Amino acid sequence: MSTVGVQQGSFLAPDFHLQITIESGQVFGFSKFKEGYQGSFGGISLKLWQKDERLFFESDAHFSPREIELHLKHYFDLERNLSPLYTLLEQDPKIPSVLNRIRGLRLIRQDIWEAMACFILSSNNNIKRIQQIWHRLAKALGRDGKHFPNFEIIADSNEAFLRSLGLGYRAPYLLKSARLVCENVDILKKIDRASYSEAKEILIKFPGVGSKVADCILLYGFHKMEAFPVDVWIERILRKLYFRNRSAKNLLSFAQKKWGLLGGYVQQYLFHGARTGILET
DNA sequence: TCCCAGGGATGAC
DNA sequence: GTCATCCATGGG
Repeated sequence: MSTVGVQQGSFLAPDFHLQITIESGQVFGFSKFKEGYQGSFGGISLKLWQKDERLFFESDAHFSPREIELHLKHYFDLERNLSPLYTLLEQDPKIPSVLNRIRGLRLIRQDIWEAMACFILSSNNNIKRIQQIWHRLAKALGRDGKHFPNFEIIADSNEAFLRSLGLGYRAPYLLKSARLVCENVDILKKIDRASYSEAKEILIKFPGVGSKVADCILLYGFHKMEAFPVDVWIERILRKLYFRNRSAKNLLSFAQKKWGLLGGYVQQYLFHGARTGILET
């Protein structure tokens, strides 16, 4: 069904916190709009806001409200029952109970290339600057100036131009990775089908993608739930909670053995808790 | 001014 | 295999 004009709608989204989910450092293209957010994914541009357990949307996309609702439920992983995660967090004596303040945080199924590009840009960078670069890239190269540019567009760009947008030393990494994807457009589907370990092996070969960035791409783009990105915040909070602040090697392996397929979610809760000060580090 | 940020590439050893 | 150093940029 194809419909034209502004589409509006709403639906119940229990155990979902829009603000925390968008501001938890996993996605960089949303901007605040009145009491909600403006963003884009899957080629759709839309506005989102939330009142109690109801999520509202407005979009000019050529989709019906029902289709947009299904897109949103998939994007925000709303079909998942979070009870096993909450039980796990509550029953771990090392995890402070204040972490239950961030109930409703969910992992997003981002556009895959966008996640890959953004986390190449994230290395030794901070979230506010990644957001600024996201919007500069969208304005300069993206469709309508408000969507993240696809890999073909970036591959046709050049290093000097990307540096002029503030990418710094990451400019050649993004450019080369975009060109590699262009030369092998099936590679992203291949990674999607592969196991976590096989997928990570492939991703690490891209310039600017190491172990941590690969885990971010696998978690936020490919939704592989055993991925566990270990950045400076996660290292600090894990060392404090489980290693008496002593140095600890191979925290990735530690986390994967401890939490398995819930690791991705545990990581997101610990990251947000640590970065916002809810968990003391 | 200095320090830090969702690290990776490189070279020394 | 591990480890130190360098890399651009802007906010605090």
